[in-house]
Amino acid sequence: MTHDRSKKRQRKSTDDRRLEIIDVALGIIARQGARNFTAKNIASEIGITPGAIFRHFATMNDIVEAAIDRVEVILFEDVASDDPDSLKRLEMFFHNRIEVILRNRDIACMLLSDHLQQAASEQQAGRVEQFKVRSRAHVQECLEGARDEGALGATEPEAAAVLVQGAILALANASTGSSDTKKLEKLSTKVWSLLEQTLRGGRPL
Amino acid sequence: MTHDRSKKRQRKSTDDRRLEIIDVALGIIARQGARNFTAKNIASEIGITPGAIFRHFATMNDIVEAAIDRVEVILFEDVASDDPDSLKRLEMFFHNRIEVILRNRDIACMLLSDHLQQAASEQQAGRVEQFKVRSRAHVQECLEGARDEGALGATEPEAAAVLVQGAILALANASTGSSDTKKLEKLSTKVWSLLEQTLRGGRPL
Amino acid sequence: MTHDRSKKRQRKSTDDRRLEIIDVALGIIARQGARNFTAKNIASEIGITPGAIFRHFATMNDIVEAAIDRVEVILFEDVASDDPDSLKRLEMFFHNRIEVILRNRDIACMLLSDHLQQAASEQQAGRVEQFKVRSRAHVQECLEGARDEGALGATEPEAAAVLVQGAILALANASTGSSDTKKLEKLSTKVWSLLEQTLRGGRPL
Amino acid sequence: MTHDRSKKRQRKSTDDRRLEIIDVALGIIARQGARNFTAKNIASEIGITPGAIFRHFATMNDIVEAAIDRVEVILFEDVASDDPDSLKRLEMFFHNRIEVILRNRDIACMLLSDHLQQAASEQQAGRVEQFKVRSRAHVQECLEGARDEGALGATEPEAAAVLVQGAILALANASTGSSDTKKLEKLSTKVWSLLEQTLRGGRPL
DNA sequence: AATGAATGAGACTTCATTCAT
DNA sequence: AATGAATGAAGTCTCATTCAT
Repeated sequence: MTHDRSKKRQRKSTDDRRLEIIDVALGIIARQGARNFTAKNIASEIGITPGAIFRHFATMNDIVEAAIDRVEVILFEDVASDDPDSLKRLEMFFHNRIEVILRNRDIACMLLSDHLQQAASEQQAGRVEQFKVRSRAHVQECLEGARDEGALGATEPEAAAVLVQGAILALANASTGSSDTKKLEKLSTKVWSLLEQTLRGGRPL
Repeated sequence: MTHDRSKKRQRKSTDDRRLEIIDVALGIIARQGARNFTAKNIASEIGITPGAIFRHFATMNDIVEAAIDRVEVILFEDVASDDPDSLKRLEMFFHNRIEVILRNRDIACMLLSDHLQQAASEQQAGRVEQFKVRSRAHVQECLEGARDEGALGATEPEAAAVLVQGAILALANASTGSSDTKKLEKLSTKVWSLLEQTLRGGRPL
Repeated sequence: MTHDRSKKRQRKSTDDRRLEIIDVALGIIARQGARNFTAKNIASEIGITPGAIFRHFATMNDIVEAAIDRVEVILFEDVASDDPDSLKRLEMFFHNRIEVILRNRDIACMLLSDHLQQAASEQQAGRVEQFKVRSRAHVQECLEGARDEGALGATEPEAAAVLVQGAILALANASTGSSDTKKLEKLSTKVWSLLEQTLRGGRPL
Repeated sequence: MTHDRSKKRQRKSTDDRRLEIIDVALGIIARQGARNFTAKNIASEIGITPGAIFRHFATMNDIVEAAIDRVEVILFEDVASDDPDSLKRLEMFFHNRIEVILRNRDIACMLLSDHLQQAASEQQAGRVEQFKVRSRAHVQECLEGARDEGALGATEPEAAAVLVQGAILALANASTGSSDTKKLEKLSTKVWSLLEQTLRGGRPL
């Protein structure tokens, strides 16, 4: 009787399961949208029954909350930088975001869509909104710093900010279309060059 | 405005009702997300009962389909342009998009979020995806034309396309945060100036 | 084509259905207990599907609330009496209660068991508790009045109250064991005679 | 008392645990009702996990069964009495019941509410019902004996039985409202005096 | 003897959809 | 054309019970 592994009840510690659930949930929310964020979908992707989920999270909402925590960590862990050159700080932010996007396509979706907000309670949705606000503010801040440092030439920070944020959005967009990472990395580099040139007031580097 | 405001049962011709339903549905999908796209929500915003909706549309899916048709018209009606100058065509596209966004915030949402895809059946979602692809292709095409016409200098069309599309996305984003139209129009103009300068290879206009 | 009534979808106005639901709910709570107070049980007794219930009541709790309202009306509608003779008032209360119990066996259950409290939310349970408190207070009040009027002889109101309330409880109890109404009416009359005799200090009437 | 009070997993012999579980179960059923009679609630009150309960009882139903056994013992252990004076036997029964009620408020609840029946399977519920029947029968029997002994005067046993049983119910009721034991004992004594006087046909003792 | 993950049944509730009126 | 009752399929969550550890 060579017993079938697949039929065996699969047991994992809560800690592992929680991570697994958050991961799967994030993936579903990102790729299939808030409408498909159901206990059944999570469970079937993991290979347990829907009821089992509620041993690890009290409510679906708690899962979203944990997912948001996770996104926050990923999005902001390496953002801090204290380079005195504002444009350098902006560049680091840009590349960091691109890297996050490339390493973690699900997160890229979150930047673009508001699936996470849709899945969240009103209160939690506010947090996600803040992530976006924080990102925008950081870009704006770097650009104003750069202007004060005389690095922008005649370029206005506000318009420049639109280009920077837009570039990140467009690259995130591109990344969700399954093109390969290498190509996107190259493209990102070129895009930053172009951006930097623009920011520096059109003077080639 | 001669319509009857009384409490009496409001009866409208199917054509009128269909338009009303599509409109309201689009607004709900855009602002509240696919999850809130329910017959009840549509009905209560219109002031009829949910059951009545199914006299005008056989299924909820048909409503989404009609909404997508509507978005298609709005998004592409004035896009065609036969200016031989590719950059001019791109500029017209850019401004057209901005205008659409400003006149019709709901549509702006659609460009950013994929609420419409979420609400749609898989098949219909493909159509919406095509709208985005078409837009991207158009930008790309204009830029390649511009390069061939020697208008881009050393700028690579692919990277440039990222900036153009990104700018539109970022402005759409900004427009959903209730800032006033005037300001956004000004900002858009500045953004385009900056973009054009960049596209033309950094040489000021 | 003599159409079959039983298979046809049964349609009733909300007003009728609400009453029907309250009635059935009260019966279930009384006879089968709070544990069996489920949408499914109510629905199957009425002959509709569980979902249909929520067209008439938003939550199960609302049904309990309505049931409690109903019980309140039945229990207290004819209680008021302004006979200046306190013992007469007590007698009227006693007979009124017995009548309620005999006409409405479900209510009898409520007096005895706390099924209704069990089915209710904490807040609503408080209301039911108040019904009992109110009844006790009324008995006590009548008896104190009687003492002041010199009708009790040496009998203490507090002990007397126990007998009066107890008699009602015991008769309610007896009524749930399906014995016939006539017999119970006779018994009640005898019980009241005995009680009155006791209250009046043991002197035969 | 050598048991380990540490935070370590608490291990008790099955016998001890069984008693503990029955006790806690009875308390929950009595005070919180059948609806709250869940493995989780029992477990958390004891300080173990719900799963552990099923090492000591195969099913929840078995716990109820054991609880019913327990109630039976408490209710009837000291009831037997062979005093030839029927009224004396009744008095002993009355005082025994009051004592049980006062010593064991949970049991008092059982007499009043049918929580225990609610928690039990249909079959077991019948047993509980029998407890009540047995009690009623005993009262009836004593009273008929008293009549035959000429102790009742004109009082009819059936009506008298209602008063006796009712008095017990009403006192049980009073005992669940947290009033203090002393007061209740005094009240019970007065109630019995009043009752006895009534039973003896209104002739003072 | 106990823990704690998992199952499966069942509860409440929402929603698209149907249909008598 | 519209209402409003009803259905049936989900979806979230609870609970008795099982079982690997």
